[in-house]
Amino acid sequence: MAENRVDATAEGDDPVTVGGTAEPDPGGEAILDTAIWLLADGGLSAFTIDRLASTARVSKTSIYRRWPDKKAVFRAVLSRWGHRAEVVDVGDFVTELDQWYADRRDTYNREGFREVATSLLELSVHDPEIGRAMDADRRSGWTAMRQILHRALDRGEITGVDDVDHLEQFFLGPIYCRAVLEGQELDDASIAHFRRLSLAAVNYRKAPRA
Amino acid sequence: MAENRVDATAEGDDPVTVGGTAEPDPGGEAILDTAIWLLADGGLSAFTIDRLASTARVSKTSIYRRWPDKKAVFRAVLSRWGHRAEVVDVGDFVTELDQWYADRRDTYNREGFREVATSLLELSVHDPEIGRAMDADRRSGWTAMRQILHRALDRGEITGVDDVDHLEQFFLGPIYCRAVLEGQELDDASIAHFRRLSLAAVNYRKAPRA
DNA sequence: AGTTGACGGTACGGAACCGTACTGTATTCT
DNA sequence: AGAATACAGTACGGTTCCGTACCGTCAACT
Repeated sequence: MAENRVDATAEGDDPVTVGGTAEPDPGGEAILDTAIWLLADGGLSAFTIDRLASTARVSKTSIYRRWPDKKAVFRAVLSRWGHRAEVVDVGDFVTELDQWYADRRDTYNREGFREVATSLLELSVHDPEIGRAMDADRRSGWTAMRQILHRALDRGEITGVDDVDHLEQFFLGPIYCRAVLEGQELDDASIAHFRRLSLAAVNYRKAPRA
Repeated sequence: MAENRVDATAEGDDPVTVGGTAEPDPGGEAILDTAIWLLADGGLSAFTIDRLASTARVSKTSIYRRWPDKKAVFRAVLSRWGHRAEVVDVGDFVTELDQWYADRRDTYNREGFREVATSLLELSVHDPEIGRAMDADRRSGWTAMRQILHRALDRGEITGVDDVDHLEQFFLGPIYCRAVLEGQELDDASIAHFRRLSLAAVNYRKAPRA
């Protein structure tokens, strides 16, 4: 996956020497993509700076030039890997929910997602700094569902429980539990199961005016 | 937590020399408890055999006598840490569900649970052997909910979805997501939220004959 | 042309870690 | 009493890893 990205920008968009010098990468995104790949295949115990350098075909100097130490690399990996789903306001809870489900399905089915997710979670739980980075990322990214729920509550489409925290966990939990914790596939049939259950729980009623 | 266990059996139940020699521990349970504690505070990156030995006040010899290498220690930790909830058949789904909720609440609120859970999950995802050990443990332990669901389906108490896999994930997901993934507290109010939502989803009806 | 800056490659010091070997001691079994 | 076992303590070899330093090169900029 990392290589894809590198190769994608490697050819034909820059008047650069053909003989090996890399395309510009000021922020080190290619390195981070390689780091994500490395984390996906091997986990924390196999993740070393030396290996990252050689896998990314980069010298360790280039890594330590951008990030002061290993933990900083992890933080950068976390913020690059974080995915922010954007669900536009279409005026109807179920439509937005389905968009969110589709996004989650695609995300969780990405190759190596489970591996990277568990490694980064382990890091963030045990390291306060990385934990804060994780929180910030969650707040800015995973909150698509939170916005959907806020809108649905405002429209009066769902009733019974109005605590957004619990509602978010109620919708996210089952699919996360299946895909990440248990490592089972999350296909449309699974989504349909959880969708039916969750919608029944939440007393969905079409918005009065929409 | 580990010390508690050690201290609990340390005094007064064995005619043993008072001056330092340890109480019998043929299976190494005290070592494993220390390992769990070590994992809870520091995570994978801080877990070393040397530290385990010195923290457990045991020589490395005693560790390598029981387990061939570090991975074996992890597997032993996993199977000791695994908690099997037992929920007896009382003839009513909601009663059994509440027992299960209480057990989950107590388990997830144990000090260090989140830390150990994420570390062991990371290990099991990236190491096939530990992954199998985790699966076996899950199958034998976490399946209390699965049995509850089977009984409820047999009794005809819940309808709508009959896939036990999805149902189990549907009930477990929210509380796991809240307690382990997000690290928020799982008190009775939270349980009540999830309980209300999940029961509404599943069309609960008291058993015809019970 | 000369300077600057980013890079790759390599080597290094220092530390940590794993797994093993050895020694001496205390306890238990025969 | 004597043998066997389990243990603590220590030391060791070999490896790995982190973070830094140095050097030569190549491209870009002035």
